[in-house]
Amino acid sequence: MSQELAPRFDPRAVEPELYRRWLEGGRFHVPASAVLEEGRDPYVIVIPPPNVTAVLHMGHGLNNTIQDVLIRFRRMQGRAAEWLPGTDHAGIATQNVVERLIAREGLTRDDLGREAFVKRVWAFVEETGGTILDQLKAIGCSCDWERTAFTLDPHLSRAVREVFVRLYEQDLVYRGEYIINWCPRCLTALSNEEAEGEEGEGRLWHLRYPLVESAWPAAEAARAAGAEAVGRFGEEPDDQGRAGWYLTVSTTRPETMLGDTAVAVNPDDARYAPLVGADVHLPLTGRTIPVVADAYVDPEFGTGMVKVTPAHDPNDFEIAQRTGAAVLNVMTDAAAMNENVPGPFRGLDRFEARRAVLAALAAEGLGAGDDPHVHTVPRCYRCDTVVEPRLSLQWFVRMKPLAGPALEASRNGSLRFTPERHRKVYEHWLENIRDWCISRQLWWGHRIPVWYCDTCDGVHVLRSDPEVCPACGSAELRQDPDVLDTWFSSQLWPLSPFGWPDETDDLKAFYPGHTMCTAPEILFFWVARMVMMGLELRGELPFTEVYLHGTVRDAQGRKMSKSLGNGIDPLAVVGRYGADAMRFTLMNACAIGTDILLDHEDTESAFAVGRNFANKVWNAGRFTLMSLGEGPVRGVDAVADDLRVEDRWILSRLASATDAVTDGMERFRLHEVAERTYHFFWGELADWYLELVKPRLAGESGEASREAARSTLVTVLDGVLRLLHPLMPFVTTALWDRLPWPEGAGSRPGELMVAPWPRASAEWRNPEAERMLAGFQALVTAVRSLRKEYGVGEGQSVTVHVEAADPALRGVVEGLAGPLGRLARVETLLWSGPEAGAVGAADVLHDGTRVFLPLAGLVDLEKERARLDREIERLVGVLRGTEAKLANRNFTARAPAEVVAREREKAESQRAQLRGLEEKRARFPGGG
RNA sequence: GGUCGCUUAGCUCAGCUGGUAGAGCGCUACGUUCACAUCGUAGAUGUCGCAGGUUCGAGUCCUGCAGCGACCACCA
Repeated sequence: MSQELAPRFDPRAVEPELYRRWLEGGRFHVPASAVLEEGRDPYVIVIPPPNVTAVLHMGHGLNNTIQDVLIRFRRMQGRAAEWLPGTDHAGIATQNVVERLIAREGLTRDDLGREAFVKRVWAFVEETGGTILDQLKAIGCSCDWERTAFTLDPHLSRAVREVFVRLYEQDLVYRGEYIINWCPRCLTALSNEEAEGEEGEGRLWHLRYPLVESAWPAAEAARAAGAEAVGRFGEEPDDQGRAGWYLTVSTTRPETMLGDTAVAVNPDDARYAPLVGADVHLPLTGRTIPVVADAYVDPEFGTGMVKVTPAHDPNDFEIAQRTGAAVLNVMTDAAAMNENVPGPFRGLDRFEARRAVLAALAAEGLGAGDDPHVHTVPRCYRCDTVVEPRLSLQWFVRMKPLAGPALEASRNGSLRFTPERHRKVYEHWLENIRDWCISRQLWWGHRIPVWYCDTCDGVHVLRSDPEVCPACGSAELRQDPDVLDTWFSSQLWPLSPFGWPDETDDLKAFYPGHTMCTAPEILFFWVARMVMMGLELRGELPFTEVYLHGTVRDAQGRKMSKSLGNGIDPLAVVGRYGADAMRFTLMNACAIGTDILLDHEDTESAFAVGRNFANKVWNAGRFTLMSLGEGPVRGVDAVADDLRVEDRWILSRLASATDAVTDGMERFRLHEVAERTYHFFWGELADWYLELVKPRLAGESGEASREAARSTLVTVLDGVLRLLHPLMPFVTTALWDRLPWPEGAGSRPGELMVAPWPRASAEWRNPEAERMLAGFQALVTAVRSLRKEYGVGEGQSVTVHVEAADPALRGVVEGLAGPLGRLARVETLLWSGPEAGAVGAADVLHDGTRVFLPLAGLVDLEKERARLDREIERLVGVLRGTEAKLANRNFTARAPAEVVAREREKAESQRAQLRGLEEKRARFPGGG
C-alpha cells in the first residue's frame, strides 16, 4: 500500500480527484429532510455572494476558506451543515463592465436600447458568470452546489418584489424628492454608503455678493455690530471702483453659486440681525436673493454666513424647506451646467464651470481670495467619480422603524460580533441611520414594481404586472424605469434562496442560520440590512454570530488591487503549492481582527508554512503507512495493557490538542487552531513519537509492543487527521483513506469529511506520562546540546552519566534506551555520577536531574572554564532575584499559594542548577 | 470633529480571565543513515512605543503623551 505514495506531497495529483469524488458522492448537499425528518441540528452559513462577474482573488480565498473550515468542522460534529453558495447580480458593477465591453464596439447602452442592453448583459453573465464558483471548488469549498442561487433568479426576484410591495404597504417604502448622491458618470443615484468619502486637500474660496442699495444702512449697522462677512467696496486695494456694501460667503464648490437662492445667518446672531430680510445681488446671474435666518448656521464657523444652494446640498435643501427659499437645479445628469445658468456657463462641465465662475467673479472684483482647505469629497464606490449631491425624485426605505429591532438584538447580546469591537460600529450606524435611497437609474437589476397611470395619475405598487390601470382601467400605464439597489436583493440572501416568501421545507430547515462571515467593509451595506430584514420579515435573526475577518494585503500593507498589480492569484497558489498549503497559510495568519500580509513578489516564502506543513503531514502519514506493515490493527483499548509510556503520552497530548482545537473552532480563533495542530503534529507526533516508536514498529521489542505502537499510531493519526481536516481537507483525506481501521472500533465512516469530530477522551489524559516524557525529552535535548556545545561529532557515540531526580524517570529512559541512542547518539547510559576528577560536560535539568558527559580529551579546558564562570555569575544573579521575592512577606502572604509554591520550586531548581554548575566548575581546575 | 484600534525578536504577528515573553519566516553553525533538505539538530537577537499610576507582582489593568491606522460625520 505504501509504494504509491510519493516522497513529496503532490497536490495536483490528489486535490482535483478528491474534489470530484466528494462532489459525485453528494457530500456537500443537505436536504431539508435531514433537519425536518431526521431531526439533525442545522448549521447554516450563506456565502457572501461574489459579484457574478468577479474573478477569485485572495480576499475571496480568505473569506471562503474560513467558511469552509467552519462548515467542515460543524459537519464533522454531526450538524446538518448547509453552506449556501451563489452570486450577486451587482447592479452598477456589472452594468459598468458590460458598458465598457460594448464601448469597444463603439456603442453605448442608449445605442442598444434597454431591452437589447439587458439581453446583452444576460448573455455576458451566462457566458462568464459563475466562474468564481468553479474557482471556489479549486480551493476545496464544500458548498451545497445544488442550491446555488443568483440574486436575479426568478424566485429570488419574486422575494424582492414581495418585500418592496410589503414595505410600501406598511409605509416603509416611499417616493420623494430629496438631495441624493448622484454619480454623474454612472448616471444614477447612490445610497449614502455608496458614496465614499475621500479626504483631500482642497480650497475654500471666498466670494462677494453685493447688497442691494436699500440694504446699505443695514449693512453698516451690521458691520458696527461686528459682522465679519460684511464689507464695503473700495476698502481693499484690488477693488475696481465699485461702491456700496457686500457680503462675503465661502464655498468649496464655487460653481454652485449659480444655483444659490439665499444667504443664511443664524437667527440668534445679533451681528447679522439688521440684514435678515435684505436682498443681495447674486453675481453673474442678474438674480437677487434674500438673506434668511436659519438655526442650521453656526455663528462660530467662518464668518457665520452661508450661501444656500438648495438643489445641490442636503443642508441647504433643508434650509430652503424651512425658510421658503427657492430651489434651483443648475446641473444636468452628467453634472454639466444646465439652462438655468447664464449663457456663458451653459454646457460647461462642473469643474470647467468652477474655473469659469472664479474667473468671471475675479473680473468683476467679487473674488475675495481662497484658502487651502482639507475636506472630504464623496466619490462613487464603483467608478471613483466625484459624487454630486443633487435634488432628485427617488424611492426610499424608511429605516428608523427597521433599525430598532436590529439595534435591540445587538444590545441584548443575541447577535454576537467577532471581534467584539464591531458591535459599537454597528450600533452607532443604526442609531444614526438615515433613510435608504434604493432606486437606481440603471437597467441591470430588479425593476421597481411601480406603475404610473397617465390617465388618472395613480401610482400602483403591485405584486404582479398589470395589463391596465387597476384604478381607472386605462392602458396608459408606465412602469417605473428604475431598478433597485443591488443590496436591496442581497439583504434577503438568508431568506430568498431558501424559498421565502413561501413557507418551504428549505426555509423551515435552514432559517434562521448561524454564522455570517465577511469583511467589515460591508457591515452596513449588507450585514445590518440582513439583520433588519430577517427580523422584519421573519421575526428572527438571520444569524447569531457575525465574524468579521481582516483584509489581505501585500508586504507593504497595501490592499491588494488590480490597479496596483500587487494581487496574488489564489489559483496560481493552488497550482504551485496546493489548496491545503494556501488554506493553512491563511488560517495560520488569521488572528482575530488582524489583516493578513502576503508578499506578492515572493509567494514561495509567503506560503512556505502551509506548503511545508502539508508536506510534513504527507510524509508522516507516508511513514506511518509504510511502517505499519500488513495485518489488522487493534483499537487502543484492546492493547491497553501493552501501551507504553510514550503511547500514553501521545494519546494524552492528542486529548489536549483536541480540546484546544475544538475551543478554537467554536470561538473563531482559527490561527490558534492552525498553530495548535501544527505544533502537535510536527513538534510532538513527528519529532518525538514517530522517532520513539520506530524500533518498536520494526519489531525490535517484541510483538506485543509492536501491536501497541501500531494501534496507538493509527489512533493518533486518525485523530489528528480529523482535527486537521477542516484546514487541509485534501492531504488529510488522501492519507485517511489509506489508514487501516482498527478492529472493534465500530464501522468505518465513509469519508473523513463526515467522520465524527474527535471528542477529547478524558481517560487518555495522563499527566504522569506527560511528566515522564517531558523528562525524557529534556534529557535528550540536554545531551544533544552538550554534544554540540563541545563539538562532539555526529558520528561519535558517547557515554552519559545520569542521576535522575525522579526515580521513575530511570525506568522510562531505560525503556527508551533505543531511541535515546539514536536521538542523542548515546552508546552507554550509566545511572551514577561521574567519578571524582572526571572531566566532562555537565548539565542539571529543570527537574534536578543531572547529566554528565565524559569528554576525555575532547574539550578545550580553558574555554569551558571561562564559560562556566560566566554561567555561574548569571545564575547567581537570577537566584538572588528569586530569593528576594520569596523573602518578601507581602509576596508570600498575599500571592496565591500555588504561585508561591511555584516560585519555591523555581528557586529550588535554580539552586540545583547552580550546584550543578559549581560542581562542574570544580572539574576544571585553575582560573580562580 | 467624533469613535475605535494598533505600537512585543531583522520581518509578519500570537500572547484570551495580571505571575518577568512565544510562533512562522529570515539568520548562524553542523548534518543527507533507513518518512520528509518543502528535512534534522543546536544556536543568536527583545529596557514588550514613552511617562506616570494601581498591585506583593503589569506586555497583560488605569491615566497622560507620541507615532500609525480604520471607521463615522452636513460644518459652508
